[in-house]
Amino acid sequence: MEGSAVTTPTAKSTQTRQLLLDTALELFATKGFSGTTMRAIATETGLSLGNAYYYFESKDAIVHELFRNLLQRHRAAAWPLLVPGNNLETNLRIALDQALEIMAPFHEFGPAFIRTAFAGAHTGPRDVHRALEFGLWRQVVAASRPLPPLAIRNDLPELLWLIQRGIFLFWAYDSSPGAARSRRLIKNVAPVTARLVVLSRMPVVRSILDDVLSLVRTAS
Amino acid sequence: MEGSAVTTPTAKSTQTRQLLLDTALELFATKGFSGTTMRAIATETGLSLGNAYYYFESKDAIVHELFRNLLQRHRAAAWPLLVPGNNLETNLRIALDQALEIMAPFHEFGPAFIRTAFAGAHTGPRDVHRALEFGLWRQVVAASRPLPPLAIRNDLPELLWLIQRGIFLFWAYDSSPGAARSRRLIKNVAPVTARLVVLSRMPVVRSILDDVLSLVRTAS
DNA sequence: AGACCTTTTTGAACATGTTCAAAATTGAAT
DNA sequence: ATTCAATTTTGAACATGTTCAAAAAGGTCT
Repeated sequence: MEGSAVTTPTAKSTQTRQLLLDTALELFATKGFSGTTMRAIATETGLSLGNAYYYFESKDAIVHELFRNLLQRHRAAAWPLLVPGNNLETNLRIALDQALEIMAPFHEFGPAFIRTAFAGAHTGPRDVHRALEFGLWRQVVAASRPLPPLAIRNDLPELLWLIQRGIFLFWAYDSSPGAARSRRLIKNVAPVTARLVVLSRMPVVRSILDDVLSLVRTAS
Repeated sequence: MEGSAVTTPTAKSTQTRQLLLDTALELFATKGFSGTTMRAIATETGLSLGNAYYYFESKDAIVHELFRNLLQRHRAAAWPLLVPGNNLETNLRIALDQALEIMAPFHEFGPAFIRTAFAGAHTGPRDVHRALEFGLWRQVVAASRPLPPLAIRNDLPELLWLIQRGIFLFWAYDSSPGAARSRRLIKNVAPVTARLVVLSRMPVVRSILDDVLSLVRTAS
């Protein structure tokens, strides 16, 4: 078994798995989610249907990989655009817009992504996953001038991550043409967030943010 | 056609539809989501499979009805418990706890509920749907003493509704035994929210809440 | 009653995700 | 080289959501 943790670490079947994955992502990109059948993936790779299931326990599992792939692409696309000197609003806007840009061709996958992103069962070391998701938001903060108030600087990435989750959820079920509503939401979220960050210098606001963050951590 | 708006309003097929729905909900409650097959629903009702599809365009459509049913049950269960004189925290806690109580047997439906609750395509008049979802939260506010600050009294129901959506989403993907994590979250959310409401008297806090609310309305 | 249209019902098919026992292959140990 | 166990691959089946053309039932008008 491939998925089990105790059997074999890996053989040269890693290649087969990768091949399968590549054609799957290719098909997903060209034919969409429902347009891509497990049979098509297997056939296109030159394998039998059952064999595909030897490497991936379900179609959703492949979608999960696509999702992780997109997360990485998002990170790679947004990072270089976060030039230091931008204010937080600008950088936040850039990061969020890039997410939409990367995800756009896969809007049909929205609900499946939600399933895969929200369902527990984190594969692999939790820290790696965390770092992959948080890193970009840390960079958004770090590249912004003026730097956010000390009071919130450390927690801000987590807050931004939370905000982007909300937007992502909204996008996933946004049926407006071209995800126009999601784009509008982002346009409004960025300045509001920036303002909130400024206000975080005030003890009341800071205490509220503390409450919210500890709630989020309850749910981590 | 039944679903189309222009053909016939209704015939005495309403009865068949209701019969179908009743056995469906019954089966859902006893056999769960994946354990209930469209064939079973049809057979149990004494109809053919194809006929079930004459009345419901998909299995999800039936789940949608179950969801609306549960919303009503929640409302009916929570409303009488909201005795005036409770403070907001208590009433909020009651309403949220009841939601979990009602939904608990259908935890397996979580993702399907999300699909149905978040996907657009609101059937029927939008206001009715709105009222059904907002009413309870209006009552939570109205039954609480002291009454929340005027500054927020009108908007609070919408805020509470938003909070419960968040919790609901969390619950839907909460795989902890007995949804313990969701319960803990609720236990913490109630006091935090109450505190936030008190603080809403301060202009800074109020302005932040305004921002958040207008964001939500962007996304309505 | 007969003709005609609409609504309802059926039965059979289809598509696709998923499972599984058995065959083929591989790789090491003797 | 032979044997043996683990890994990989196959092919065929299954389950279930969904579709659809055609039959049956109802209702209305003449």
